[in-house]
Amino acid sequence: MAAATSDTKARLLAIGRDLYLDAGTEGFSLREVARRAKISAPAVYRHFDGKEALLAAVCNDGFRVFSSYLIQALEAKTPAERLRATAEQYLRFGLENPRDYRFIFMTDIAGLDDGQGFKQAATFQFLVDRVRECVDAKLLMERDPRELATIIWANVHGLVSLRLAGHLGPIGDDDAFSRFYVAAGERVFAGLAP
Amino acid sequence: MAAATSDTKARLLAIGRDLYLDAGTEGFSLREVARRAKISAPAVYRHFDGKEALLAAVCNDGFRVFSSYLIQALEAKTPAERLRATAEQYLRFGLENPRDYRFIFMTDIAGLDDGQGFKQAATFQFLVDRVRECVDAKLLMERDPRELATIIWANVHGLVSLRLAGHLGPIGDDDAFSRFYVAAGERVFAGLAP
DNA sequence: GTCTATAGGTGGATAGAC
DNA sequence: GTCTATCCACCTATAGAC
Repeated sequence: MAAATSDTKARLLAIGRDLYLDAGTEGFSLREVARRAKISAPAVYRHFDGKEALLAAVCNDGFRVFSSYLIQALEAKTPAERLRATAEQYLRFGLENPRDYRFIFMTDIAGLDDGQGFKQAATFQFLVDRVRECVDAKLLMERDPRELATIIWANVHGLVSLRLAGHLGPIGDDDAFSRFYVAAGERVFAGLAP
Repeated sequence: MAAATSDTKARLLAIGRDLYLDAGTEGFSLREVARRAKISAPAVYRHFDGKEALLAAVCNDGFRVFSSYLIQALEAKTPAERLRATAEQYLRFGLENPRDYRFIFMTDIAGLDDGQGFKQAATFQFLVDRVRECVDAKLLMERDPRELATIIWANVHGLVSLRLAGHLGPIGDDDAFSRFYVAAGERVFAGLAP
């Protein structure tokens, strides 16, 4: 009972997350979080050191969710399928969590002192590992897997971020976009074949 | 003499642009523009309807500058060279005007009522035209030039935006990045060959 | 066209009572 | 842990004098 009674901290985190998803970095305010949580603004300071700390904590959630998408790609059976699944999970995350995506990949990471850099590196490493598997299986050209991974990442991120920024309007709905995304991935893959 | 005397409007625009480049959308304030211009805040209202109008005017400049980069790609002599030059100019613009780039391509366009959509479409059309030339010259596969252009755009935008967001740290300085950018472009081009 | 004065709003953060 | 009261900073925008 002791734990469940006063987990205001977790509640604030969830509410902060919603607010961040609603209003973005700009509209995020400690006072509004307090308002939605129906506590006073100063009370928040009992749980977080201030606005910055609260926002940083909220952002960690975004990375956690992203990782949960990626990790599912490991269920595929072959290197090629795992790479393909990774790309698909990346797309799914972007379409289903556009605001999180924006924050993680379309915001200048330098501003935050948090361990974001480390986490970003970890997710990139995941892609590098999938690429390396394919190189070892002679499915991709012999080249530094980090370079190949960067090219693939640029392609998938380019498509997703242009889509989210509204620059790919003519392509239509999410389904049409997904099909195009897969086709584009195959073209890039072809350009990187041995 | 009449025109040069009181072109405070143009001055405000230039100062607003600097502030926007310094502080981004978030830190942009009408008062700060007035302060830098050494006039009072209300005086700004003589020249612009308010903060929104001033910001919108400032943003138009970004598009104008971007166009001035692209247009230089037309000086190349062959379709292949023009396409390559377009990609290079795109990179140059991104590296030399990172904040403008962020605003134009990494911000959700839907928020602004301005004619941004039209201008964005025009710049995309420029790339489509360069791609079409290459398709006609049998340098790229027979396919809707808009689709090919989207894949190319995703690649160049993906690389530039990841770079600007600080996600490509290990690649090093601008020169190393530029070389990688060119190499990646060649790989994608290869994947789209006839 | 520019000013001062002012109204009315947002926000972050602290002090001290309970 | 939470509250109220408070301070201070910043902002947009308007009114009216010069």
